[in-house]
Amino acid sequence: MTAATPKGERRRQALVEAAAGLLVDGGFDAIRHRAVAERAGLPLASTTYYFDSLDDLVTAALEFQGNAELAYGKARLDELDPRECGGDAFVELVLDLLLGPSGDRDAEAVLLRYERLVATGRRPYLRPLMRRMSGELHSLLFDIFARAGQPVSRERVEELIALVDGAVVNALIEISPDPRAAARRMLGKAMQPR
Amino acid sequence: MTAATPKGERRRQALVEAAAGLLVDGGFDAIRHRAVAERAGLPLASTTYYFDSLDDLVTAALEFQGNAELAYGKARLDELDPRECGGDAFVELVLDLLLGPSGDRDAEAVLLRYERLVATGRRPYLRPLMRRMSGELHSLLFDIFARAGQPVSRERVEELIALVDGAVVNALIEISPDPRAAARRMLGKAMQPR
DNA sequence: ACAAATCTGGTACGTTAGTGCCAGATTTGG
DNA sequence: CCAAATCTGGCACTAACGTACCAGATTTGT
Repeated sequence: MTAATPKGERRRQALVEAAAGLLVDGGFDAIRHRAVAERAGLPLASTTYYFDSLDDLVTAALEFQGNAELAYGKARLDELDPRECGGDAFVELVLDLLLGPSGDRDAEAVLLRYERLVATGRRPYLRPLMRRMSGELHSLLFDIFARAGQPVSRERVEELIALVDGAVVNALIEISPDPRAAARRMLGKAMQPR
Repeated sequence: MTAATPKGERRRQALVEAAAGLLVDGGFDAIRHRAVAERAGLPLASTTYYFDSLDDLVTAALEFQGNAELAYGKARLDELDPRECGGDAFVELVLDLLLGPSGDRDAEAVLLRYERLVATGRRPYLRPLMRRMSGELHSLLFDIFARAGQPVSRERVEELIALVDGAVVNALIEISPDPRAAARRMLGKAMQPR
């Protein structure tokens, strides 16, 4: 169901943002009617009034979060200074786009990105959305490589992304996972001039 | 709790195998007391009698399944004929070890392997077990490359595994996911003589 | 053979979940 | 300004879950 009144639209949006927050904090499974309502400060029934099902709510939350991340990526592209694209800084930029900006608790944030990827396998209704966002991310990276004076083919972009993703999922089983460090190592090696 | 009588041990084992079957068919979340008991043809309470908690049962199921897969890998190594390790056949062998033997419904089986990887992030108690199995798999691949007359460094093994894993997780968001094909493409390219 | 240990299986409790219901309040459009 | 559309929010239903309980059956060790 979609809102028809301004206030309704605001409430609906509040629910989406609350759901996106839960997604970031606790993963897909944390998005539940009661949790979303409580976080948004709204009654339980508002979640079923504005969303036909929980899947709808999950979809809206993922779209909201995905768009926010893509906007972040575009901002990084716009402010990119081709002169300061030294090896390490550039690797870090690519990691920021693929894993999110570095933070002190980024293992958690990175885990979430990959839960999303894998969860798509069990939630086919998310595939079209994930497809679109993944495509935009690929294009963004393609543009960034070009802008940084290191143009690569779209195929190569896919390879590098796969390398990072694989490094991350393998790092998740470490006792003290540091997926970003693992990805940094592999990406740095793969991008070295040969 | 561990069984102390032969019959008890048999029942316990039946529960583990039932749980492993559920793991294969429906993922971690499919392992539930009632489902396991029903699949094993045993009463609900037997699951709490032989396993202190559901986590214990999940751990046992993962270990059972992991050992079965490692045994399969070792068998493939033992029967490996160095003379018939042409490019395509060898790539397929590596895929068999990393993704499981090829089947008509292997997108499902592959998905499960990667759910395991990612789920470890939210289930720290599985990490030691996953660590051990991952290590054995790496060693197995290392041996297989050597046996096939294409020795590589352990570091290179990690790279190739990451490449396959990354290709897989990215393939999962396709409309009709074929993770094996995606992995085959990337691995084939990475292993081409340069 | 018999006491102790182990196992059995039906039952029930407490939570949490998704979702449906509906009388009343609010907002909208003409 | 008022009828119609929209929204509100408290409540309750059903289902599924992990887990605990316990009287009785079975198996074990001596």
